[in-house]
Amino acid sequence: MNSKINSRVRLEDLARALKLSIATVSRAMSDSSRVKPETKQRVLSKAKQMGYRSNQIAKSLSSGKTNVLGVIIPRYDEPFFIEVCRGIDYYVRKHDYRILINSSRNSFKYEKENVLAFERGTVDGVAMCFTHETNSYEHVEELIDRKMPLVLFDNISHKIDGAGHVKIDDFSSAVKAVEILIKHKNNSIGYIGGTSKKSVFNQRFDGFVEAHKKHHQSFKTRHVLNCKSYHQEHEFYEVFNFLSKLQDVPNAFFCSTDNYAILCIKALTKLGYKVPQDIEVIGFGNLHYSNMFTPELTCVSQPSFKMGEKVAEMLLNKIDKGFFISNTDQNSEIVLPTKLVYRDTTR
Amino acid sequence: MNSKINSRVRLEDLARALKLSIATVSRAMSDSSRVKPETKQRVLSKAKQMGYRSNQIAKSLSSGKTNVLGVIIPRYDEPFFIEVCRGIDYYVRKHDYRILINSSRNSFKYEKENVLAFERGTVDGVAMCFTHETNSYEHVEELIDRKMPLVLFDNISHKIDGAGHVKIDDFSSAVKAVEILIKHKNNSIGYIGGTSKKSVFNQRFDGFVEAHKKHHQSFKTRHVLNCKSYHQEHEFYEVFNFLSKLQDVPNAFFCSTDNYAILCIKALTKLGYKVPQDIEVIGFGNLHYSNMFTPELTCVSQPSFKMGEKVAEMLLNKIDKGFFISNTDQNSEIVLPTKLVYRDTTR
DNA sequence: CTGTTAGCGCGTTCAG
DNA sequence: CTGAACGCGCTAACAG
Repeated sequence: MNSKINSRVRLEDLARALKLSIATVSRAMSDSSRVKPETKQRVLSKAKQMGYRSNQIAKSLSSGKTNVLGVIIPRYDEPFFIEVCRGIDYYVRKHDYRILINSSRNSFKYEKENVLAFERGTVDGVAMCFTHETNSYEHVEELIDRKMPLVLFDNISHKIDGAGHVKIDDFSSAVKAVEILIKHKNNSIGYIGGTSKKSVFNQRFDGFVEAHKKHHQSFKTRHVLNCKSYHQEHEFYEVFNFLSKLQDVPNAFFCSTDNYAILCIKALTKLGYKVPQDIEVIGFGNLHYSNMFTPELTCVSQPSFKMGEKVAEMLLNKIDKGFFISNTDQNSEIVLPTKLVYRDTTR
Repeated sequence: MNSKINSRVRLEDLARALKLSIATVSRAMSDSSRVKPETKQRVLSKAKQMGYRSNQIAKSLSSGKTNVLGVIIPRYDEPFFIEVCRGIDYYVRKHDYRILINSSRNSFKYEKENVLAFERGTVDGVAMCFTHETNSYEHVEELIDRKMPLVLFDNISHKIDGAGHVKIDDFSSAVKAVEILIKHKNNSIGYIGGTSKKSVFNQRFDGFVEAHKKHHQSFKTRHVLNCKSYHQEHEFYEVFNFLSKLQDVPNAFFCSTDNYAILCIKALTKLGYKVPQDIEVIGFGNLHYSNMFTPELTCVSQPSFKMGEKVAEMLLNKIDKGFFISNTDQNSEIVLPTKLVYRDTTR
């Protein structure tokens, strides 16, 4: 047996030292009004003196609450997800919760494992974003069957009954961005985005299409790239190859992430084009580093931190108010506004 | 396909359904050799049928192990720390552990709170990096007194008895980097770094000084900037102001992070200098995005992911082998090698 | 206001 | 190979 178990100070030890019952000590520690101020003080000072730390595991088993939220993100190394986590963390700490982040490493298999892990009672609720591979939803439906409060965010292809949803309007945001490029008299606009398996990318692409339709303008499918790579370097070569093979490079590009926009600009620069003089570029996301580049990136600003806060708020509400909030409930879906940030890659 | 699960299925429920004792079911679930293969099968299939999920909290209370490691980082929004976390996560998952990340938000106060939270029995060990504010160590010493396995990484000002240490040689790495700049015949080299309260920055600055000493070259203190800001934009203005006020801009800069190097390049560009033609710049870190910039950044490459793996390995060892590993033990300190990555901001 | 008692769900003796 | 009983540390219901 572990020696640290033996050396730990427990309520019982305090009780014995103070000649009180465990219950009274317990109540004193949780500042119950049902205990005399004087004994409360005695308990507290004794606890301090003996270096008492409550055992959160025992508390959780007894109370049925862990005060931990599980967060499942597709990957760690995408600043957007970290921003969302920051937002969640920021919000929940004010309510004495902590977060346990699990990465799915872009794999549906790991996503399912992560969900499973959270069915083992270590968390009071789950916030998650689907990977691009995710195309069946039994795992989250099961989570809901098990009455686990669940809030989905960002990459939502279709709604899940009983879960909360927090997202931005990818479609409209993309329409607005592309409209800017159209209004700037660009008669040939390209699209660079990520895998077409990811619904946010599809929605942004649909917005790209819609903006053209709306303004009776056309685009060439050869000006459209859906990257398949997942590593910075590969991605760059994919973008660079795509651009270098084009006979007729468009006057402007709409990119489905800031990352692609930056790679696009780098490739264009390498090919001798000047941004924005020759070619305009708009990104999507507004990451922390998107204004560190020269030229600074014009992009759709996505409220990542805020999204995290909203996810947290919705999740804590679900936990508080009893788990069942109908999916027809107003509160089950939040669509956050985006805005265009004009910087130096547009004219 | 499972019918709705109204309340959690416990070992007891399985036991009753199978007309077995809880103990037997428990043994079957943990694949004990002390149970007949046949009943083991019966139990497993019944468990599956009834949708049984073991209660990790109850397991932890009973066994004294949580299979969770606590990780304390100064902040989320610094890719270096996320990389370290990825490394830790990657390693520990292979050993059926998970990580609980807490951010100190660059504040000693929060750091202490985080340490305190981990004294409540929710984790089996702690990995942590000090904030720049941290200048007293009672909190971690207490953690060690409580026999909590502890491994420190990155920003280590002095060793803590009983803790593991994983770091790079900031001093030597800086010396080497600055020597490159000296060998390139730059007779005037500047330094841009972060707060002088952070020991890694001090060590890198000391390396800067040492390189000069070694090569009998001098530098001007007015060419040294220790940034005080903590937000990208403020930092940029601080760097820009610093540079724009200089009468005699150095021929080269050594920066204590990639981030400062990038801001430095951006500011220099804005001021009309060309990098690396007019001025060379070397960064420190080798973040994912440091090769996305144009020109690509030359820098000291720090093995962040690897550092995480080493931290995890050391921590799991401490947990396994009983907590006490003397600090004079070879295994209590690991210094990881760095290397210089030559890209486009040096000639 | 305080104490007694009974769980929370699981592991783990100790018997058989 | 299986079962009964106890304990992990704490909360909560019920008394007084």
